[in-house]
Amino acid sequence: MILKQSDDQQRIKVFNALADEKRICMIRLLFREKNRPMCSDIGRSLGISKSNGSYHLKILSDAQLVSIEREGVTKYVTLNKEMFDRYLPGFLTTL
Amino acid sequence: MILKQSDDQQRIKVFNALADEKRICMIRLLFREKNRPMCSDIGRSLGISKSNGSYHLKILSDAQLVSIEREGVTKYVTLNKEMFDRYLPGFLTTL
DNA sequence: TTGTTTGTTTTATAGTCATAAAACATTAGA
DNA sequence: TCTAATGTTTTATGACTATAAAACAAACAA
Repeated sequence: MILKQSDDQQRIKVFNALADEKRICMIRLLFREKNRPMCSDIGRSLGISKSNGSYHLKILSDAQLVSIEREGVTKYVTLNKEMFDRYLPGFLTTL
Repeated sequence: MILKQSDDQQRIKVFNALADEKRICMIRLLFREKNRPMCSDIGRSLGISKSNGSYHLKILSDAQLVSIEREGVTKYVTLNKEMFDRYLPGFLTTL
């Protein structure tokens, strides 16, 4: 699908979201994981604080690169592959 | 070609370079231009100052997204398509 | 009701980013 | 030598980013 300049704002959000080592690691982890991890799992895997993990996941969520499902107090995270296919085709396989 | 975590620093440079409206416009202009423009042409097309144009082109150059050839006092800019193919396959066609 | 787990928000801090304005530097023509 | 064109660097400024630490909040088990 061809994007236009009207998508530039979303495109910038996507690039901003991925212009950080921690968030790239989060995406890589989500890509390699078979089952969907919890928010705390992701932060723990990266060795960062809960509040820091929450901060970075919020940025990825705002950029629509991940989807989050809540079950009680727990939130499960999955990659939003359609967004990657649309804005960064082929990118995930380079991780 | 599959990239590894060792390429993460370069990957972050690439994403940082593209996480800005002005630099995305520069890349779009370079992609659509048949002949290679001068530094000043690019800045003028975007309506930004010479020093600002120099600043943004430096970031794109540092990220190896553009190649710059100097002829006397004039510098000509071209896209480094190999870098786009490696780090952002398919991205240029979405512009 | 209390305690635990999961997750978010707030505040403070240090560092980075994008721009303007001014100055600097190279090249080349007159 | 002087002027003009092209491009870079420096300084200052306001806005933004990433983190730590502390506090807050919802859900749920005991």
